[in-house]
Amino acid sequence: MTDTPTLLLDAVTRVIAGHGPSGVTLRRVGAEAGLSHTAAAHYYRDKPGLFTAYITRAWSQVADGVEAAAQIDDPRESMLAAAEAYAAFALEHTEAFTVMSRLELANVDTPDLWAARERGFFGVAGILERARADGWAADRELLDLIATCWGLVHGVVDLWVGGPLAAPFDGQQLVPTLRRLLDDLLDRLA
Amino acid sequence: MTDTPTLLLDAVTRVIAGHGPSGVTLRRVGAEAGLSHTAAAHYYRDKPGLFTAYITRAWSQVADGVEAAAQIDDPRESMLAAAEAYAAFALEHTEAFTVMSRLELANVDTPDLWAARERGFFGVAGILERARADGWAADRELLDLIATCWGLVHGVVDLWVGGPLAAPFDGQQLVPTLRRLLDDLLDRLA
DNA sequence: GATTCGGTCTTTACAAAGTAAAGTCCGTGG
DNA sequence: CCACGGACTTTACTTTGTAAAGACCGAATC
Repeated sequence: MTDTPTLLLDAVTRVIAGHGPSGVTLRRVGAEAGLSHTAAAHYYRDKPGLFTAYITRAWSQVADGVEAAAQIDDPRESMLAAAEAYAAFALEHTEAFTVMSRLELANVDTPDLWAARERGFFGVAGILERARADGWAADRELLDLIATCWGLVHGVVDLWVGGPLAAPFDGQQLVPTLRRLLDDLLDRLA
Repeated sequence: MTDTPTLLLDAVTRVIAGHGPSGVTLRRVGAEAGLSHTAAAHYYRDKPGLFTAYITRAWSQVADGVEAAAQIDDPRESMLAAAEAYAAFALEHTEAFTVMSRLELANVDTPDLWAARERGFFGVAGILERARADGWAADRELLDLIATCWGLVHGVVDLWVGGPLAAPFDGQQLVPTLRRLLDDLLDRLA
């Protein structure tokens, strides 16, 4: 038996899937969870508070994936695994992915949200820093490296999920394609 | 003297700047334009209709920039110019940039919106296709090339404007940095 | 065992906002 | 002079977010 707050966040997922992000209503979320329309407000204060919690959970899941990837010894495989985790999350939790970067829906000054986002970011930064320490692309600025690698990953995934790249490819191909592109990029950056 | 529909779209820009995208209200937009709260509905049917027009105009401006860049003969400079136009738009019209990818705010099935987005996309695709025809990176799949180049550009800009990269750099450095990164990428793709 | 207390969730109430419908004003063509 | 149509407003209704108070219930306390 899951607790009510989690139940409400899951209800948000289903509402987004059914009615889109702008179709999220405290009343709908309450009904979807089998509760009253003020239940979500009780736990999360208000609608932005609900979104904040939802987005924080999403980032947290992404950060978990990235940090797991950061455990891999070989920096190159580590980076590829992080990218794969990012893409997999976007495909598996499309509703969450389309909302988690929309910070205007949330209370930006929430420490938990910041922490979750930074955990994801520093995970990637750490992988690349370690790679540089290993001598790979050592002549490059760390921030340039981050921007190039993570920019490519985020950009491709974002264009794929709801962007103009959604048409030419289908979902199943995102992960292998991204791996191929990033692999190639890393080859050339070394 | 600009016409009323344009006046209303400009009002949207100011409202977003002042109250964020979720602060956009037909009533506020009307007041901002010195009109009643139903004026926007009169021209654009409803709120999604208003957003559709706003987002379409934004894409249209981006597409103009990309198509202008596509005029440049040298494919490499052409691509760099397109990226620069994209980044410049994001910096100059941040309100628009933060909203134009949020298609859930709009009526997705509007032909004008599709056309504007495709114009931007095909602009980039055309540049890279021409580059390949010139023998540059000719052994590569066109879609891979698009995904890599445009993924990098979109990813870096998106992470910069409101993303985790906003902190380490400031706005003024986005265009030169992006140019440097893309320039380097193009070097290595050739 | 009765009582208080804190937490969970609902009921009620109200203001803000989206939208439909009808109405007003006004320039243009016949 | 008058019908017509477009531009915009007024009015009215519904949905939604949010505040406030209350009902229910299990655990701690006397």
